[in-house]
Amino acid sequence: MSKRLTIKDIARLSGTGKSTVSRVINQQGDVHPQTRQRIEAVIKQHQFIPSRSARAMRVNESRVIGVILARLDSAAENQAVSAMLPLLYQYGYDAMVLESRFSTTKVTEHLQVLGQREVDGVILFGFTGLTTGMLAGWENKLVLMVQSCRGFSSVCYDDAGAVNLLASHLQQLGHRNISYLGVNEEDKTTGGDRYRAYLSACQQLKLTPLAALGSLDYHSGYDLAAQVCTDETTAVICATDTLALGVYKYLRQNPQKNIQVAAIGNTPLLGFLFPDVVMLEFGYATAGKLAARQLIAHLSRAAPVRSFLLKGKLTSDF
Amino acid sequence: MSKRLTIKDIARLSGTGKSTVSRVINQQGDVHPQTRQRIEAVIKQHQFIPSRSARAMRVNESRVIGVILARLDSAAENQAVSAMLPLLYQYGYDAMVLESRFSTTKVTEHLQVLGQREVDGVILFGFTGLTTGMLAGWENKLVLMVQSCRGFSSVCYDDAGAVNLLASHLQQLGHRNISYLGVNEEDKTTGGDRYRAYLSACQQLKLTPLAALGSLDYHSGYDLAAQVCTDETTAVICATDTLALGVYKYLRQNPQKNIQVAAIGNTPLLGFLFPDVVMLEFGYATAGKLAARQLIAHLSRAAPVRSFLLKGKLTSDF
DNA sequence: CTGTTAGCGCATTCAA
DNA sequence: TTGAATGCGCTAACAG
Repeated sequence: MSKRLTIKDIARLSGTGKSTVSRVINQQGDVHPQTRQRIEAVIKQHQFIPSRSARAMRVNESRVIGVILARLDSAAENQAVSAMLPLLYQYGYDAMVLESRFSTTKVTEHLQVLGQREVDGVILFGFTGLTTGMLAGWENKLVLMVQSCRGFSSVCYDDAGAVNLLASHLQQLGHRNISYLGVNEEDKTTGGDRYRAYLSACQQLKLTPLAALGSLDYHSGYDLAAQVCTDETTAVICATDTLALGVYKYLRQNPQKNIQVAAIGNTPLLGFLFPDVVMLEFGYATAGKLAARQLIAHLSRAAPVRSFLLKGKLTSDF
Repeated sequence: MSKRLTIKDIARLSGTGKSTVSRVINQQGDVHPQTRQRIEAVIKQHQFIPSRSARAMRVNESRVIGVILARLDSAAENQAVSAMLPLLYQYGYDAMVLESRFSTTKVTEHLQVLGQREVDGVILFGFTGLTTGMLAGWENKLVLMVQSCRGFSSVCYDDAGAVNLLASHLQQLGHRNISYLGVNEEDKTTGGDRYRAYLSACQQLKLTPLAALGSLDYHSGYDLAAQVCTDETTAVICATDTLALGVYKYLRQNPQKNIQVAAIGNTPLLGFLFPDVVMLEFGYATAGKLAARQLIAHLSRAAPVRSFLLKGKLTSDF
């Protein structure tokens, strides 16, 4: 169990000085080709790996970016994360993943930990309750997802547009009694924004609204389904694919009701089990890549703060 | 944008020496209560946060543990991860998460990256194809999940026991024609082990086996369902909850068939949508915690290499 | 109990 | 083109 080698050892073994080795490793400055080769040979031979923490301390740059997601088991979020990881690796960053579970306290704690680790940047999946104050000090090295916030770059979803698109699509399909199953307005985006969009869509399309708001899980979808599946209802828009699953369960138990279900989200499972669903997805992978790209841009040269708004796309076959 | 403070600054500001500050921070050694208070006050006042990388370099311990999972979007895996993160935090570790996507090359790469980062330990979610060679050098600081391997601690699932339990349970329920829908034997545990367990269970219970093997996704479950849902079949065991979803889709399209579905897994969704399913779950959260605990034990004092075998538990209401 | 000192492994001047 | 010297922020001996 010998100690790990250091550039000093490499220098000794290749008969040069530490700084030359450092130059070779970081591919900078002019090094005589022959010297370089010699050093590279030694490095390869001993499988030398320079210490990150030493470098980090010296250069004040850890090449780590922190990712704070609300829930590891959210399909949307882990799709986004999966998409950005390779991009980060590619630029030499590694990701430190933390879970907030929608707790602002945890976000603050995690941000502190990340600060202590001197991470170069952070990608934070927002949720209602987060305030600007909690993000103080991270301007220009933090990209916010799902939420926007003054002074921070962000990647958001066009919630209103999505509901609109769904509503008018259903109308074109001939539906006139389109109800809505959503989430408490307490949740700003998924809850409030989408619900209001539904209401205004109804106004525009001259439909009488019928809505029920609950929580995010499918149990809520199931429980509230009856309220938005009346005898007149011909279609229901679900704020979330998860909610749609609840509705489908309800509809299976009430087979006499013939209702078109539409939902925002992209759980492939939903489309698999219930092929006649109308789904609208934002492309979480795209969102993840966008966020990563923007963060990297911020870190290399001070790129301007920007907000991206992802439009939804229908994935139905109609 | 002033520079970050260092313990030197804190020492100066509180009129003491660096080491005393260090002692206070690390709560070690004896420090005069008054001095301690003074220092703590200064620290709080300036929101001083000691640099991790400096400490890491000095102590040769990064307090980071790497987690290599196969897929971020696997319910089983991210449940396990979610469970171990808090435990790791609690012990002062942070997690660096990497995704292998079932590629052994990526595992090797990631392991190298983690080595460079001088992580203290690794939790690796195994898959078929991994060899001992790839793990060389990580003995005693790597816990393997799902797979076992000489010289490494591991947390595995009792695949054979699970299938057995399921089979005998179904038999007790009166089923005599129990078929099996599984995964290619190419996949050692989920594929081979479970399949063989089914075959031997049939032998023991004196049943005639009927099986079909495919891939892991629900499409495969759907495609193969017909083969294992004959007119005589009264129950089918699915190697995976995902496969069960495929079977249910098939059964919905063939309502005349009345077949009891049983599956290994714990996607709550399955039980929600199809309450009559018989599910057997291993407790992925438990597995995650177990792995984390074992790793931490290894890191603190050289705990012996151990293999944990998680028994499955029926979650049906029968 | 406390301050001083000496590195940890590396990148970066500065001379050579 | 190169090596020697310096210090990043911190902990651990050691000496007071």
